[in-house]
Amino acid sequence: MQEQSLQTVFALLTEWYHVYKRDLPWRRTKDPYAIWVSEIMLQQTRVEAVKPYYARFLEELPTIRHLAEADEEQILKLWEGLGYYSRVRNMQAAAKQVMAEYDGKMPADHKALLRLKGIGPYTAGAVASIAFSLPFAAVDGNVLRVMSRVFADERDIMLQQTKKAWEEEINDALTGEIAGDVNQALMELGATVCVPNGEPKCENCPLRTLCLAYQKGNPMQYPVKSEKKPRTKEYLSVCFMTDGKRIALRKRDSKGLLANLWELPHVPKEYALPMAFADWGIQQAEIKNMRGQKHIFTHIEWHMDAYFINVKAMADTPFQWVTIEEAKEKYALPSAFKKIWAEGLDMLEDMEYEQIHL
DNA sequence: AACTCGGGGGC
DNA sequence: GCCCCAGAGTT
Repeated sequence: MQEQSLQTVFALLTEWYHVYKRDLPWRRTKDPYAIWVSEIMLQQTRVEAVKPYYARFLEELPTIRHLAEADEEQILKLWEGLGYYSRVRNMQAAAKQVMAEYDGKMPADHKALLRLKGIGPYTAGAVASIAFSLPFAAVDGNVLRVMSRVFADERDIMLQQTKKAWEEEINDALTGEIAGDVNQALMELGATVCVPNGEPKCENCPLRTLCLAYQKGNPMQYPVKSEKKPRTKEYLSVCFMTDGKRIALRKRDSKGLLANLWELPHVPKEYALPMAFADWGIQQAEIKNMRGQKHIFTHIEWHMDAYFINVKAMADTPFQWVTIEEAKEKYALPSAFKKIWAEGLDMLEDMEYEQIHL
């Protein structure tokens, strides 16, 4: 791409952006911390999903110091349901870094930002350009899609060399003051006009006249992406286990999927339930069937059988027995278990009702 | 370079 | 179903 045409793209884009940009919460602040929080939340996550989390998070942890000093249980609870939980654990690690190395203030320095946990090329560019008006690219999926279409570029955007090439290209063309708006304009266009699924709205696009994919009449052919591998299936027997008042939760391992979150006890489906009970110290229990559930992760599918377990007698168990109120306040439960959780609460309520009217 | 790591909305 | 989303860390 010639330098010249990229400058033209930026000019058309920022002009359009000033008129059509959405009023988003994180566009109302200049606080680098708030902008940082928004960028972490927005990684691989849609704007509408982020909004309620963003407001609640900043309300409870309004400064970098609050984040650095918070309990991990609290930050995971604030992230509950948003996914990619290592984002918030890395952000807290970075907040501690900022407290120790930068006196609690986000460094206005691209290289320093890149050294913080959880801040990669995209987020470093976004914070540097939006919060500090520094001339750095912020290349995300939107930018890659827009660029691929405008220049009818056939390179596979799944390859990191393609992303890196665009970063360098855009970096070279950016100047200080406008970088934040250019980056946001590229993303805004990608999110609202040059959309990822379905027909792009080329009739509303400020780049229509110079877009090569539009000229060729095949914008949907871009960007070129290599295929991803299929998901593996896992089959589980999940237990909503109660003693009548409290419910058994189990803390997940500190590494891997859903690290450090809480879960309903479960075993692989081929593992017999009485065997699991023996392992767990459950000596006497009443078992009712619940609805099975399926949950899809990026690379795994969980096919879950579910059981309501009314425990009558038990020894020591490896579980945390919590009340419903405690669970709601303090324990981050992944979305994978939410339907079984809700049905379990209903059955628990019915059970209490029957006891009273016996 | 390939894998891992969530969840949900749109079609 | 399948797409992919304001990506980063690990191997």
